[in-house]
Amino acid sequence: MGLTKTEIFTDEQNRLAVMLKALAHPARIAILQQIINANACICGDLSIELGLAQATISQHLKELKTAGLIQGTIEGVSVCYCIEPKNWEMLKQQLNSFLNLVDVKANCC
Amino acid sequence: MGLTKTEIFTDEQNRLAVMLKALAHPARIAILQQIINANACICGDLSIELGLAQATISQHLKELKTAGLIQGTIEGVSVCYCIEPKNWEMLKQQLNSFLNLVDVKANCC
DNA sequence: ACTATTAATCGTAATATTGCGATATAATAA
DNA sequence: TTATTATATCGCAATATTACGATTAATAGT
Repeated sequence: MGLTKTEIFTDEQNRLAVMLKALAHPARIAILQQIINANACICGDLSIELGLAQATISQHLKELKTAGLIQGTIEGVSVCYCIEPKNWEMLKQQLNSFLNLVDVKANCC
Repeated sequence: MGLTKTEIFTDEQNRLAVMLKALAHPARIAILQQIINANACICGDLSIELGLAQATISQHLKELKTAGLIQGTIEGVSVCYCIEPKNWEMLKQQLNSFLNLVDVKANCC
């Protein structure tokens, strides 16, 4: 096979998985941290600062954008990327309610 | 290529990415939810409840275990899986401090 | 010892991801 | 118009992931 059976899971499970997948790469975590610190939100700058080829960074940015975690604004020749606040907040909430399901003291085994 | 360049990222970025990768699949999210609700922490039960083959569930459980998110205790013929509280708490903290970096009102573009 | 029962592992096919060089596209500047 | 600059996309090779049937291993019950 090699294809996730999304149809047997709930929309919420699938949505959360998509967001987490976008986060689940050190390069994309690093990109987001850079964007948040606002030292660099331009593809070329990120490429230099992280030490990955421009094409690679562009691809990671696309994935983050597709997942809805960032948005891009055209600024002349370059594009300024920043966090998409609504979805970021949504992810935060969904993740929190998921992670807080665990009752640390009551473990089954 | 096809190989993540882990050496150019920090240990923290890599560790977080590994944990998130383990979470980033609807089947594994579903498995964790089932384990947390304690209706089923046995591989066979999960297989029936989720509608995935036993081999598939076992593989997902292994990934969750390797990432440190769950632990397994042998109980006769079967194995009882439950959340690994320490790492779960660690993930919660690391994710929180990462997600809270964003200042919603101050966006760069 | 024999037989269920349960889980792990092996092997395999289909597909996805990662990274990069090369090229294409789009917008400003001269 | 022609360069220049910045980003996106294409095409590729190497590797990883996903799912499952079949097999193996380990324990429990008879």
